[in-house]
Amino acid sequence: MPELPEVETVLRGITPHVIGQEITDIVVRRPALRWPIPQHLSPILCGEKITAIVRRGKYLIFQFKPGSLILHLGMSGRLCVMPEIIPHQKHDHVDICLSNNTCLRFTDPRRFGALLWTPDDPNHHHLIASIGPEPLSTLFNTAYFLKKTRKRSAPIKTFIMDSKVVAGVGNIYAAEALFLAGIKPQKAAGKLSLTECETLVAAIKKVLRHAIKKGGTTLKDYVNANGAPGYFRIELKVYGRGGEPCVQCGVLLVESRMGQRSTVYCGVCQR
DNA sequence: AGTGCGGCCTGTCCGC
DNA sequence: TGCGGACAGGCCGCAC
Repeated sequence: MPELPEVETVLRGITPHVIGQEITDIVVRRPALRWPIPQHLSPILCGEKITAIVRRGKYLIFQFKPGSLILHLGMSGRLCVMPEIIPHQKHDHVDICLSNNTCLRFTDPRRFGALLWTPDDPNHHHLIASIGPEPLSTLFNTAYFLKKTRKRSAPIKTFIMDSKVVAGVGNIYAAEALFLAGIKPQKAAGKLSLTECETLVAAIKKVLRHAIKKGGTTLKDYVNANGAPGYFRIELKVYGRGGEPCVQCGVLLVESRMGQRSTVYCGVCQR
């Protein structure tokens, strides 16, 4: 599933191919995603150029003079630049057609994704406005995190997956960051010491940076004929490894559920 | 206000 | 082989 590093990789992959391109058509074949895709996009955007693409958390924001498209890949979404003559397949819901006869094709089998339009500053859109700081920005730091966690009883794993606290930390990287920081996922956020806050903030940044670096080296081809590239997988130390030995101490990793999410951790290395 | 859960989806895997 | 059911999960929006 696309996590923040994958979304960042998509952004970097497609940007050089679509910036400055003029929209020639927007084909919406299946509007029923998480929210209905607006049907009137083509008349608004035809002839307009994509001026910039930015990422906020796991949202990609395509900016035009009249407004912005806000895109979320959800669980199974993919975005790829390809020649528009390539026949579309079952889950290819949207084509954003460009003047060089390529298109940005949005594919999403599970349809948890979203494509929305706003004529206003996208940062004021309700989905974007409430998002916390970018994890890789200096706004996300020990002082901020310490303050945010105080008096909070929610488990730290749930807490760091809250997009209001920090943008775009999903289940996989939450588990990996907590392992790296040596903190048990169930620990109440408010019980973290200053040092633990510092360690966890650093760990979140580290796992995300590492994954983005991996994505940059493993996925270069965002322009191809057969559709989207597969999502990359960094070597995960805990996620998906329940019952297997801890890479640090050899004790079998514990798999439990927090909310509806599978949670894997080491009962020895994480306290 | 903070917390936790329901619901949206479909491909994949498992057991019968 | 075919089928049903469990599972995967981001994240909004609601209920307590």
